[in-house]
Amino acid sequence: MRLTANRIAGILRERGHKLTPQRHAVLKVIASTQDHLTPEAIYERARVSKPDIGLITVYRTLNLLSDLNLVCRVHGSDGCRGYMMRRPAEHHHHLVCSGCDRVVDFSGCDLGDLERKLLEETRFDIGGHLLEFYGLCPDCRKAAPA
Amino acid sequence: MRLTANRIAGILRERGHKLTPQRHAVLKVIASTQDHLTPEAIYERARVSKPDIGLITVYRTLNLLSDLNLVCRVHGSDGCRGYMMRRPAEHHHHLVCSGCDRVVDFSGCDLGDLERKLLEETRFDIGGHLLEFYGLCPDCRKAAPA
DNA sequence: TTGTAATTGATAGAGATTGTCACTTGGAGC
DNA sequence: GCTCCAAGTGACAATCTCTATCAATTACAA
Repeated sequence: MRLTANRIAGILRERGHKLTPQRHAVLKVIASTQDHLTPEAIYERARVSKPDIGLITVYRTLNLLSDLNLVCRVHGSDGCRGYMMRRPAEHHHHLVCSGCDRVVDFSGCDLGDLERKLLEETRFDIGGHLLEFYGLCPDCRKAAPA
Repeated sequence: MRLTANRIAGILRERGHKLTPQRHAVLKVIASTQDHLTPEAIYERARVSKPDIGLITVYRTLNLLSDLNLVCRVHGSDGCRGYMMRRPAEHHHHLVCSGCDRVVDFSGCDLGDLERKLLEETRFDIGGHLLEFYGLCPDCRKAAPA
């Protein structure tokens, strides 16, 4: 189940944040796509419904949503400019195509055993993990058999 | 087992790259610490033994080492400015302390099953993965019981 | 020792993100 | 509804990280 723009808006209000038209435009963009978008791309799309929104406001809104844990980043295998994505409500991970940057979400990583082993060996208090797979999607495999 | 500066230097030569004093200074820095360092931090340390080295050369050397798979990046849980660290020869992952940024390497992730499942479901040709755990190291747990 | 292709550093600059600050506005309280 | 003010906004400049260019230098094979 994915979060709707209105649901996110409600969470913002609950936490004492104002719901401005700019923020709503960003929420609509994020909630209406399965894709992972750069801040720049979100900006472009948000301008369709709110032409006078500023790029800086998009950044601020994304930071806010990130603080509230309502969006997450995709880490590329090379450099990783923080690409933003909408996030399903539950714990999940990404499968990123190295060819076209398409991202598929998946859940059901079973790292409990490994986490327990690490706790034993290192005495770290483990709070979370980042897991991303890289590969070629079927389309890119066909396109580049080399 | 970790790679020494001289071992890495040998690999560079084998691959047809010149071993300049600048590169050696960078190698010494990377090989002499367990920490993961930013390019900026590596630059500062390299200047101790090679005061006229340029930051740009540090970047170039890091890119070269990265291409040769001799260093790897640590992805932070917040933003991930490409932190570099020296890398053990074998496949491994990081356990990063959110308090002091200390990094512990570990190996033995068992993701083969998950990889097979993903291949079946998505038909991606999976080439690799990124796995990092976040938590508090024993020292930071003591320091901040909150 | 020599020749040359690889490497270097200075400079400028690109691209992403943030700081500043005066102006605007959502929405709580009346 | 109306007022008020802290939160939010946009323009601009600045910053931070990293890269392109290019002339000068240098490692190292012959």
